[in-house]
Amino acid sequence: MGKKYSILLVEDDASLGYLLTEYLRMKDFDIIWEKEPTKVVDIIHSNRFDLAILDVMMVQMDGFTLAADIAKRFPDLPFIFLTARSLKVDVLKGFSLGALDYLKKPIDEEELVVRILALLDRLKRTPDHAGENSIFNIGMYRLNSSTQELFFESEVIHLTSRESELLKYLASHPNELCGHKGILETLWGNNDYFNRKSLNVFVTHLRKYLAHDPTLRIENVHGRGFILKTNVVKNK
Amino acid sequence: MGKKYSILLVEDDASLGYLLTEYLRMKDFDIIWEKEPTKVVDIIHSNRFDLAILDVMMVQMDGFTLAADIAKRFPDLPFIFLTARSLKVDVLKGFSLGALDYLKKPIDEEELVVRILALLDRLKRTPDHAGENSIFNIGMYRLNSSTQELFFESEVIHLTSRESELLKYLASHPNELCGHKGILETLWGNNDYFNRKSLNVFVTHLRKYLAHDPTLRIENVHGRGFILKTNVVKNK
DNA sequence: ATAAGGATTAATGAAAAGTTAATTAGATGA
DNA sequence: TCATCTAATTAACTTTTCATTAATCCTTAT
Repeated sequence: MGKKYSILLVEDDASLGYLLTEYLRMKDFDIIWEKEPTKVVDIIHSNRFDLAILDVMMVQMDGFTLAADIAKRFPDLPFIFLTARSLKVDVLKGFSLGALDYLKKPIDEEELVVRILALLDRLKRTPDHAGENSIFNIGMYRLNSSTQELFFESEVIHLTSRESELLKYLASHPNELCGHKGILETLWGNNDYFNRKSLNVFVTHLRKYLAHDPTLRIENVHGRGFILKTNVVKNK
Repeated sequence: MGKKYSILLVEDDASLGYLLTEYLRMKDFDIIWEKEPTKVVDIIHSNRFDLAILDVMMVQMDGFTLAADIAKRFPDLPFIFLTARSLKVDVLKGFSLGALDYLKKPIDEEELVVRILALLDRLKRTPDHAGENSIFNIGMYRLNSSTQELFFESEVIHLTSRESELLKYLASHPNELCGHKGILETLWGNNDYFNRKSLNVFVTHLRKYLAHDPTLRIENVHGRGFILKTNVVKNK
């Protein structure tokens, strides 16, 4: 089964909120409807969303203010506006805050859905929280990323945290290109000359550890990144 | 200063076309305005665009038909519709063809610009993750453009980035003329004497790699560009 | 016939990657 | 506080990779 998209709807109007929630749920979205804009930050903190839909005119709080706050705290969460205010200046303001779309009421539900899908399909968000598994089978090795131990036959190799994180990252995408950029931004937080050098050092470490299994290689793709090559079938 | 976005506007209405062209040009887009929908494919072949804006109602050709053709031939070129027809069924049809937005006339120029920028900025930061569109069947070969590997029977040929990109480009338009201009602007970013020389070198490389399959040829069209000729049936 | 475009092979140089070792920083414990 | 230990970073250096440029020969169009 394909993974559902999860959406946060912030809408203080009871009837419109109910209508949209039901419709989107019927269209197979995971949807959480929040009536109180003040609670939104907490909600986002404790859930993962692919998209937020914000009403612009709410009693408790201005949707623009809320959006600015969300954009600052959760820069990776895309959002769109849904509004009765269709003044041109508002549309421009909405986009300038980073919105990906600005829909005017009355909204057609079907159009809303196709717009959402057009957005999200393009974004191709891969939920990182999906596989929070900590055991990886890597060729003849086995990695426990929570204890940072790498097992080979009866031997156990204690990895440092960087080594373990990097191997976990590579093993999460076996036989696929893992770009420098992605690795560095995920594990190091930023991508500069020195961190890239560091990455090379850790690749050398891992290659040394993995040398016992000749079917296993960490290949470099010049100027792009690394690939953990393995013939081994995946076990679920 | 950042690179300009280049946009193809397909609009057969003279006054609206002129208006938009001037406005977008003023807003620092590179823009080509094409009045004849039948010429669009050729234009795209010999230029590089970040986005196409299509009018839905044109005399010579239906914008939807054109969009379907573009989407098939140039799956990497994003497009949006611009239209007077705001029937709901048309909006849905537009998105189902893969459009990223569907704007209703009368269009506000400022809103058009912010919507374009929201789209393009978003696309730019979408990482080209090891995706579905990275596998190409080329005669008896198979290209994985993400890992830059070219497979022939049991053999694996490791391609360089340029080789892989060029082959991907050609394979995306099999049996069609790929103009120098389009290739160079897409892969090299600009089109000068030396880059054209470079292109020749890489064509030689690819010909060498592809020599095992005699039904496969990279042909030159004197003064125009190259065609990857292949008889092989497409696979779904 | 000749000029322009194209094909091919080889040389060059800059950037990237690999490796080992030194240094720094942080933690731990006497 | 100081010595010790550990791990990440930085440094120093070598090797490899690859796009570009050059050089030369071949093809096409007029």
